[in-house]
Amino acid sequence: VARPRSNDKRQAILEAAIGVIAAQGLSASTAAIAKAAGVANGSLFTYFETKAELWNTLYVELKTEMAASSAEALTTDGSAKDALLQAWEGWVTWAVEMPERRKVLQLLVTSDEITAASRRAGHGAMAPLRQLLERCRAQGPMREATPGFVAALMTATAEATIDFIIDDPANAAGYRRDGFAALWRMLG
Amino acid sequence: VARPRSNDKRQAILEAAIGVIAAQGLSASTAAIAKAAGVANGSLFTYFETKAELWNTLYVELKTEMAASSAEALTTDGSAKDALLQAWEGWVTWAVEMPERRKVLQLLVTSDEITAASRRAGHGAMAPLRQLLERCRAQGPMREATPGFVAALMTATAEATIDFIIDDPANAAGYRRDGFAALWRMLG
Amino acid sequence: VARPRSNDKRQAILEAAIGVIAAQGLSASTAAIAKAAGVANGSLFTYFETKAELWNTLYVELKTEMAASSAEALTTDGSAKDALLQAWEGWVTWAVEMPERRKVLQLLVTSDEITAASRRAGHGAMAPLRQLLERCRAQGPMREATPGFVAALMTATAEATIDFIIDDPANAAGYRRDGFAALWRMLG
Amino acid sequence: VARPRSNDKRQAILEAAIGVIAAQGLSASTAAIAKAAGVANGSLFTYFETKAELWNTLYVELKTEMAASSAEALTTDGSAKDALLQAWEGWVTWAVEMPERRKVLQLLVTSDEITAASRRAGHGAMAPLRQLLERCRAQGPMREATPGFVAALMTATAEATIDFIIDDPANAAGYRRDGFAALWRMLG
DNA sequence: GATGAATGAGTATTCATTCAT
DNA sequence: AATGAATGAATACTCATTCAT
Repeated sequence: VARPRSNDKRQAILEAAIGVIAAQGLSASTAAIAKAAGVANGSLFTYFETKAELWNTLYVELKTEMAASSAEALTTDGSAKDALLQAWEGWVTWAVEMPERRKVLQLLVTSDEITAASRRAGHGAMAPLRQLLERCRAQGPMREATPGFVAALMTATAEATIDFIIDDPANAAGYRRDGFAALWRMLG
Repeated sequence: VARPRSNDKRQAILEAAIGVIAAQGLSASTAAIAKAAGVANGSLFTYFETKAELWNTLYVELKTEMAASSAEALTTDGSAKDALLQAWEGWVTWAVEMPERRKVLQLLVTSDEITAASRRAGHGAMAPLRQLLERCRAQGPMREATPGFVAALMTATAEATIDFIIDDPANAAGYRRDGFAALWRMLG
Repeated sequence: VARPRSNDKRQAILEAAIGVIAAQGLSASTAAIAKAAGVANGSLFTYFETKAELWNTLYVELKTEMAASSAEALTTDGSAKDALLQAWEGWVTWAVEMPERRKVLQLLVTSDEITAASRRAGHGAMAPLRQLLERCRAQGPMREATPGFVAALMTATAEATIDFIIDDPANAAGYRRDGFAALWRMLG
Repeated sequence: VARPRSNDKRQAILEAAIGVIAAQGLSASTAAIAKAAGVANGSLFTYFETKAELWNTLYVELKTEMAASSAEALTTDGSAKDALLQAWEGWVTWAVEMPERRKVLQLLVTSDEITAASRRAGHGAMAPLRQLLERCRAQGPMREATPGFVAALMTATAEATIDFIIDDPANAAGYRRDGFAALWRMLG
């Protein structure tokens, strides 16, 4: 097993990809990413067989990270609303503190290269958040709507809020509060 | 590189671009678009100096079209809620009936090639809808939030709803209704 | 039809390919060929869609040329033996005077890239020579063998003879004479 | 880069190379060969310093094997013609029973990578067969031709015959017989 | 104005070979 | 000695854009 594959190098490539994609979009070249990661051109392909595989790995990793950030403080046994607020805060905080990661994730979501399997994996990572959301939905005005649709509305609301916070950080607190209030009115 | 004569050809190129981008994504080549439009390779550049200019023109045109579809029946003097519902119906109907155009618009929104000027023009086309939205917002629970943010929340809600209708047309009526109800709870 | 495809350029590419393949073998790169032809890298692909297409075109062209060189003086109404001798002389002369072309043809014959259709076309070009050979075979000791097999034996004899002439030109006349004599003993 | 220990591994690599080259041609990669041999990528280079050295070793080995197969039964003290027939049978049998080995040898013969030294070694392996051929030539119609040229004609005849047997095995016996008869007419 | 040939920089991936483990 | 990760040069083909006809 001489000279095992280096997890550090693998991570370096993923991090480099985030930086390069954030700067250049999904048309970023593998050469640029390898250079940014400090590895040789061809080494990238020891860690990811194709560019598409790198894209998919990145997608799942970022989506999982995002999901985790909103699920972190979720063990509370307070009210559903309190729990949802905490999730909201975690999500928004992650996006605002890691704008590159969030931007890349947004780009990848729209890419044709992301496979159904990767999307399923990303979906899976969001399960805890979806369960919490269920508690909120089931007794509120959206009790007739499907859980998936309600989740999509939450995501849409969160992303729109995050966009405003990033574009206009001076009013971050307001957007954060108003966005959550709007979400809660939707489903609570 | 004199001024183009034929508006027909210009339109043919734009329509062809919609078809090709819908099928291949933003990596569609100018050659493929020219071929689909039935014009020569180089002729495309008589009408659009660069690929980016074609992208921007398309963005503004589609955004304007979308805005128009929701503003069409807006002259009603009924209640704000009724007017908003009509706008909602127009918007959703356009997206569902022209899924290629809507898909291309979604792709272009995320593209780095779209300039600030184009985004401003697109924004301008949405003015009538935003005015209507203002009537709704000003007296409701979001009266403290900025109009732009509320508009973004409406857009996010509409787009999420449209996604579900397109993916699951059997339940289109439910999503349409529930989506609007959620929107109205947000701001009404 | 502005600026029609130039036959000169096409031929320049084919000639360049001959030179480069003769020097470097079938691993010659399209870039090297384009450079030798004095055209841009990408222009090669205006004339030949793929490298394989260039290879096939070259194969058919060289094979046809070789066949023509042996069929040239074939209209004689002398004996079959005389006619065959003339064909032999034409063939050997072509190969010896155009050693690069002959070498490239030899390389291409063994290539996996040459399609069945190209081989058929090459075969077709040899038809006149095969007809002449038939006259010789039908009444000689090989009258029971298939025409194709006899043709292959002739080709094998000719190519072996040519190899020796090229390697040892001082004794060219001897190889030429002895080779033909051997061939005639085989089938006459 | 010390001396290799295991002759087994060396042979495994050579055998694997035959299989892979037969399937993929001379563009077969060292990685593919190593994998087929069940050794690591880099280990191949312990046994063969370069790819070219592997090619050359293979060439000499296969040529020697082929020569041996035709020389096997050569101790007969029958007539020259009988001895030549036996050699012919041995040669053809080897080629027909080991089509991969023969194909690879044919490919290697045309390769630029094979050095003059290797060709000389291959030539040396054919010495017994050439000696036998001498006995046939010296008293026949080719007594004026050089031994080397006559040997080349024999090789050409044999290879053409083998091609037909492999392509059309149903008539193998006919080709075998007619091919030898033609050869014998040439020189006997 | 229209055409499509010409251009050459750019891209993902492969591969022989080296070298750290 | 064996392994397989690391390297970076090499390659066929694409594409936005220009320009001769």
